[in-house]
Amino acid sequence: MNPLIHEVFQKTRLLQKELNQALKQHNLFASQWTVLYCVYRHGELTLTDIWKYLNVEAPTITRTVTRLETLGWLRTFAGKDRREKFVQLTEEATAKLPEIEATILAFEKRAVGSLTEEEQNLLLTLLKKME
Amino acid sequence: MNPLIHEVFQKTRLLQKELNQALKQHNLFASQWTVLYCVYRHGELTLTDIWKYLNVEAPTITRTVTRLETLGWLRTFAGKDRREKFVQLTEEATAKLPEIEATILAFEKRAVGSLTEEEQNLLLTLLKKME
DNA sequence: TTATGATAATTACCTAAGTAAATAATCAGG
DNA sequence: CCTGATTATTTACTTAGGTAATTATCATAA
Repeated sequence: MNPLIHEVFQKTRLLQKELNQALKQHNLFASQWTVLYCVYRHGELTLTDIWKYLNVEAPTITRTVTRLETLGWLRTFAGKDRREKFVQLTEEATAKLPEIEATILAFEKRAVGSLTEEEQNLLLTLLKKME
Repeated sequence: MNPLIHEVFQKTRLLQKELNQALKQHNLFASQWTVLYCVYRHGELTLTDIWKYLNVEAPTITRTVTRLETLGWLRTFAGKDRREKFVQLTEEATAKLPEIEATILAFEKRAVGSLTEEEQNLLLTLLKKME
């Protein structure tokens, strides 16, 4: 396989694994946190809002939201258009999120820490250019 | 989430999806091809050889190899040390692989095509440096 | 007003990866 | 030569993603 593509896959697997490790103390998985953070930043959202924003398919979000609901992080309710399902954080989630965010920031700092600011920007640019 | 990490995840999801699409005509999934190619290049390998080389956990390879075996791409046999399981390509796989490799090369060329050779090298270097 | 087409979410089923624990074979020391 | 440790693989269970098809609701045109 092309070494570049191989490296992207490799790096992602490792990053995801490490992120899961870092989130273990909060009883969360990486993708669950991604959804939580999304709702945290944007307030009430529909499932469609979420999966379009995160660029994944709808069933993925149905699953993760259902799980987060049973775990007590999220609450859902129907909108005026009763096809859509809105999502909001529970009080417990709201209370816990800042601490989790700190964990994430520490992880991210470590993860990209071996690159200078300039290199990070360059890497981001190259990834985006590689469409 | 840090935009850089987010972009790596995003890009990988997309790449994997596209690679699966490209491999559909050969009735293969990306990870299956990765294992096949590994055996294609290195000849007979044990499961441990494969998962260490690909940097994934052992159960992942057990599963993929089992699947590829039932699909007729791979054959397995015990080594002298009867704990280890060796893997080799079947004749059908050997016959088909060159054509599949061509598909892959075309895909890869397209996937990294928006970057110059120099940018590709730079991107690879930066990814590897981001440990 | 109702039939039709579009949209939101879900369901069922698949690959892909992980962890933890179990099994089986081998190896090393006493 | 036996026992305990190590190694290779597997099993069971979980997250994370995908596609295809289904269900429920909505909007609109005849």
